[in-house]
Order: sequence, then structure tokens, then C-alpha cells
Amino acid sequence: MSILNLDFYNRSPLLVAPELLGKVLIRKYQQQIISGRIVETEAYLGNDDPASHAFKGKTKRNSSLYLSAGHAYIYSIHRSYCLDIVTEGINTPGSVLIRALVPLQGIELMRRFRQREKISDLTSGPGKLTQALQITKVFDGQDLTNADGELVINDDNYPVNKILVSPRIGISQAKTEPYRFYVV
DNA sequence: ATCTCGATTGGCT
DNA sequence: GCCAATCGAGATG
Repeated sequence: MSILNLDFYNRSPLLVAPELLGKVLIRKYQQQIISGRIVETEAYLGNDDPASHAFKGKTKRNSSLYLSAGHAYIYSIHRSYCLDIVTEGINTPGSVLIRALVPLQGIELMRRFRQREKISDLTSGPGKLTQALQITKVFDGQDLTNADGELVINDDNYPVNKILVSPRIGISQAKTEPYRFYVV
């Protein structure tokens, strides 16, 4: 069991996104652990990707994308928050969106935060998993490579099934690029 | 100050 | 499968 470090994140999002599959997203919440295994991710290239929030340059909202690799970028969309992990170097705003988890620890807390009972309703979407793990705007710009932080990603050497690839979900630009990665 | 729109979700048909 | 909810960021005046 080891925390993912700068070297892991400091690469192209097209490499980091598939390798995040099978890793464990861990939220330390008031002395308790809420965690889940990552099963779906999407890569967003920075400057040259029309679907990226950084495509039109740096703004107040997306400024976390310009931090060094391993920082969190949290944004709100409709009534949800989504979690991105920054990849590549400073001022290279590539990132990976965490789209789905399989719940591991803290399932009762997830049920309370989600107001849902079924396991399949807890973390099966980018806005659902942030609600289940209580990941809000306060995590925007936080360094996920800090082992003392309240949000980290660990590698427990879980064997990953065949990685499947498809176009990204829910976007209106660059709809056909195969930048979504998932396992079943 | 006002308008538009979205990397979503949940409920209904 | 379709669609309304809902809210903050960004653009515009």
C-alpha cells in the first residue's frame, strides 16, 4: 500500500488516466475513512483539447489546473461537484476526471451523504462520488500527494481487468476522442 | 445587473 | 430515452 506521488501524476493525462484504474481514492473524514476503488476516468488535455476547461486559457475558476501534478481541481456543474487530478507540469493544464468508484470503506457514511441505500447509487458518477466522499470546493487546489492530507490516492497493487476505452461522456466538443477509460 | 450555459443527476415516460 | 432542476462562473452591458 503506497500513496501515488508526483512522479506518477507528472505525465500525460492519457497515461495517467488508465493507470488510475484500480487505485483507491481515500477521504479522511472526522477520524473515519471513506474510500472507493477507481473504475472510470477521463483524460482532458489542456491547451489543445476543446473539451478541456483550460482550452480558453486560465481563469479564476480553472486556475488549479495550472498547479503542479497531483493537485485537485474541483468544479461545480449543475448541482454537483466533480474531481479532477492535475497531471503534467506547472502551467500545463492536463487533468484526469474521476468518474466512478466501487465503494470500499465508509459505506454507511456514503449512504447518509447520498440519501440513497443501494451500493450502486453511491459512487457511480462524477457528481455522486464527490457527494459520497464529501469532496467539496475546499479541496480545490489541494495537494493529493501529501500523505497527511484528507484526500489521497493509494496503490494497493490490485490487479486490474482489461481496460476498456470509449469517447468521453457529456461533452459538446471533441466528442469522438477515445479518452474515457473504465473497467467492469 | 442580467443572461447564458454546462466534464450531471434523478424522476418520469 | 427524455427532460427539468438549479447555480456559479464567465461574458456582456
